[in-house]
Amino acid sequence: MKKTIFIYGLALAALVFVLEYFEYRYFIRDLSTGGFVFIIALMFAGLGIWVGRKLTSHKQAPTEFQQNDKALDYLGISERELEVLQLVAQGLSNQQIADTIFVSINTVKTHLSRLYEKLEVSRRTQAVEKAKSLNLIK
Amino acid sequence: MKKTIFIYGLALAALVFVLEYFEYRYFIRDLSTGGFVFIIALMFAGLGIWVGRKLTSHKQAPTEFQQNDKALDYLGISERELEVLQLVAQGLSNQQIADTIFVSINTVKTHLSRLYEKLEVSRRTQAVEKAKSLNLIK
DNA sequence: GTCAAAATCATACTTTCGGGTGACGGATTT
DNA sequence: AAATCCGTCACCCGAAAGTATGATTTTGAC
Repeated sequence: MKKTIFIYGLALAALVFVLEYFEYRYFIRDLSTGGFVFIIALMFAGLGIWVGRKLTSHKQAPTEFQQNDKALDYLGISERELEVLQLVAQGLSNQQIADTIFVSINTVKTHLSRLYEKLEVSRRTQAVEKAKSLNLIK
Repeated sequence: MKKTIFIYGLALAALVFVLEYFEYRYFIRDLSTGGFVFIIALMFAGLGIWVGRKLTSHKQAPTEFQQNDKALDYLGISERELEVLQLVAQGLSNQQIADTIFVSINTVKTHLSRLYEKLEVSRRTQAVEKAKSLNLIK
């Protein structure tokens, strides 16, 4: 980024310099002032486009995950349910999830049942699928 | 895209026109020709940058999915197995998969068992998780 | 045409999941 | 105080998923 700006500055300075130099040597003789201005405008417009591309092309963010809180709220999914959902998405079994969050496997099942209702699915794979598409989980 | 180019062309033409107009009225009196050229250059450079951003900002590729054939090959996953895996990833049950690809549910189970071995997992959710991380499926 | 891999199907058995119901305590809202 | 929501847990039942083993057919490569 800084490098690009630096290069751009250099290029701009150099171009101005070159243009000023040629101005009094050749162009003034052969072209009208309007034509001269037009050429300069074109060159700098081109330069600007090039710089614009440089500035934006590398700017593509790694698409930071952003949780969809609105959807979460709209669906009425609680903290604990979301937690279980994330563990399901990691491929854990109900028993493993129970061990992870220190509750009984029955509790995990209850959370999941409610999740399935809220997400309108009937199996864990579908829940994960849907949750990801809604950006509920990453 | 076409619209942007059109707008750019209009803006450029307008700017040139305006500049030419003012050239003979004010600037020539107050500024040296070099200064005049510099201002024009700056304006068009800015315009160029703006256009450059417009041209590229909407160009962010949707990150086309590219299947990891090497991994697929390395793991020895067959066509049919991959097909089943994709359906699993969509949240289908074994029976639904069987109906989709017109085989018995037993066949689906067999394919899945082999997949689990090859992916070194023991449940479908883990298989999907791993397959996605390996870019085996989208 | 032989051979191996892939695909198919079956049967039997175990484990995991999901659905339904009910219950209890704590926190918040009404 | 009553109603609600959340988190917790239990029990039961049936469906789905996973494991194991064995067998037949297709297919592709050599």
